[in-house]
Amino acid sequence: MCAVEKSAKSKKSEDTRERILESALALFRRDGFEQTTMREIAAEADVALGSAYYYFASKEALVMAFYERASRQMAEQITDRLSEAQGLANRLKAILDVKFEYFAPNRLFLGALARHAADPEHPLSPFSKETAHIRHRDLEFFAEALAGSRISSPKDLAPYLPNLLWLYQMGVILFWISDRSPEQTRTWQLREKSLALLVTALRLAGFPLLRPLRKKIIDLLTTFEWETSHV
Amino acid sequence: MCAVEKSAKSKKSEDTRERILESALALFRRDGFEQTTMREIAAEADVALGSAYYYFASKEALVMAFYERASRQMAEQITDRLSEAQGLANRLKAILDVKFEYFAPNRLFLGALARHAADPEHPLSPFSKETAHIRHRDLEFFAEALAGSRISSPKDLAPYLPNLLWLYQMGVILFWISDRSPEQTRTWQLREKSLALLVTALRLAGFPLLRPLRKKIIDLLTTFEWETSHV
DNA sequence: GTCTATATCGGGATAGAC
DNA sequence: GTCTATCCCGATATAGAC
Repeated sequence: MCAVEKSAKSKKSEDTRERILESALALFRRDGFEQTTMREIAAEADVALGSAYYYFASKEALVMAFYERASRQMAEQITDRLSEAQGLANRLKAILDVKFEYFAPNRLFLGALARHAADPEHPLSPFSKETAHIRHRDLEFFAEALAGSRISSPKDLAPYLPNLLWLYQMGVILFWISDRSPEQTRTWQLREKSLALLVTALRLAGFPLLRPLRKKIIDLLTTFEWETSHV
Repeated sequence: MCAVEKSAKSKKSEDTRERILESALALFRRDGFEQTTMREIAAEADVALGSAYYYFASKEALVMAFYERASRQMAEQITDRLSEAQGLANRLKAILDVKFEYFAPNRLFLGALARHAADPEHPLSPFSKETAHIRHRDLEFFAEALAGSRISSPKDLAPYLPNLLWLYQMGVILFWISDRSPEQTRTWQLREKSLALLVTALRLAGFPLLRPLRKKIIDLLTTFEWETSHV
C-alpha cells in the first residue's frame, strides 16, 4: 500500500480509462454516436463490456468526458489567441475559431449531442447543471473578450453582455453542426455577417433615440436567470 | 364489399387506432415519454404488442400523431380568435394562448419532445421535414396575424417577418416547456415583455437612422434557407 | 384487412462471481 | 477491477385466427 504501488495501480487504471475513451471517440467519429454500441467500444478497447461501464456509467458519460477534456484544452488556446486579437469582432472570432478547429474532426458526431441542446434537464445539454462549470469557464472568456476591446457598452446592458455573447456563439456553433452546405460556407457567412451586425448594434446601443428600445430589452433580460461569470 | 361493410370495418379500425393513441398519451402524461413502454401502451389499450406496432410504426409515431391532431384542432381555434383580436401584440398573443391552453395538460411530456428541438434531422423536431406541413400551417397564421394588424413594416424586412414570428413563438414555447418557476410566471413575463419589445422594434424598424442596422440584419437573414408560407 | 401470440434480435445497463 | 451472465425494452418477424 506504499505510494509507488498506489500510483502504479492508478496509472494502469488511468490507462484503461483513456483507452476506452479513445476507442469510443474513434468509433463515434467513424460511425456516429447512435450507431456505435458499447459492445463495440469495449471490444475496440480490449476490455469486457462490464469494464467499460465500470469506468463510464453510461454511453453519455463518454461524451461528457470528451467535453471536459475539450474545454480544458481549448481554454489554453483561447487564452493565447485572445492576447493577440484586437477589436471585439476579432476577439470573438478568435474564440469561435478555436472551437471550430478543435471540433471540426468531431462535427458529425457532435450532432448527436446537439440533439439535446434545447433540453436544459439533459446532462449533455450546454445549458444543463452538469455542464455548468464548462459554461462558466467559457463565460470568462467572453468577459475577457469584451474587456480587452474598445467597445463601450451602456452601463445597464453591460452585465448581460458576456452571457449574450455566450448565447450567440452557442447559436453559431449549433448552426455549424447542422450546416449541410458544402464546406459549411453558410456558417462562415453567418459568422462574418453576424459579427458585423453585433458590432454595429453595440455601437448604436447607447444612442439616445434607442433608449426606449434598450430599456425594453433590459427589462426582457431580467426575466431570465443568468449565471454570473466570476463577480 | 359494399360501402356499409367497408365503413363499418374502417370505423372499428379507426377506433382501435384511437384507443391506442389515447392510451399512449395518457401514459405519456402520467409517466413521461421515456418511462412509458410500448408493452404498457398495448396493455392499456387492450391490444397485443403487435397491434400497437401495426398502427404506429414506432413510439415516436405516436407523438407524431399527437402533433398532427393538435395542429388540426388548434388551427380552428386560432382562426376564430384571430378574427376577433386587434393589433399585432394581441393577435400574436391569441395564437400563443391557443397553444398554451391546448398543450398545458401535456406540458411535462412535451419536454421529451423538446429534447430534439435543436436537431433538424430528428423527425420530431419542429424544424424537421417530417413536421414541415405543420410548420407551414403555422406560418400562414403568422402571415395572417401580420396582415390584419396596423403595423407597417419596411419592404425589405416584410418577407421574413412571418418566419421570424414563427421562430419567436417557438422560442417562447420551448421556454415554457422548460420553465420550472411556479405557475410558469416566468413565461408570462417573457410573453408580455417580448411582445412589447417586438412591437417597439417593428415601429422603429423603418427609421432612417437605423437603416444601416436593418440592412445588416437583412443581409444576415439571407444566409438562412427560409420556407415560404404560401406565396 | 385486422389482430393475436410468440419468438427473436440488438443494445443499454446491471449484478454478482472471481 | 474485470469478466460473464442476465435483464429490460424497442423493434421486427412470423404464423395464423377471424
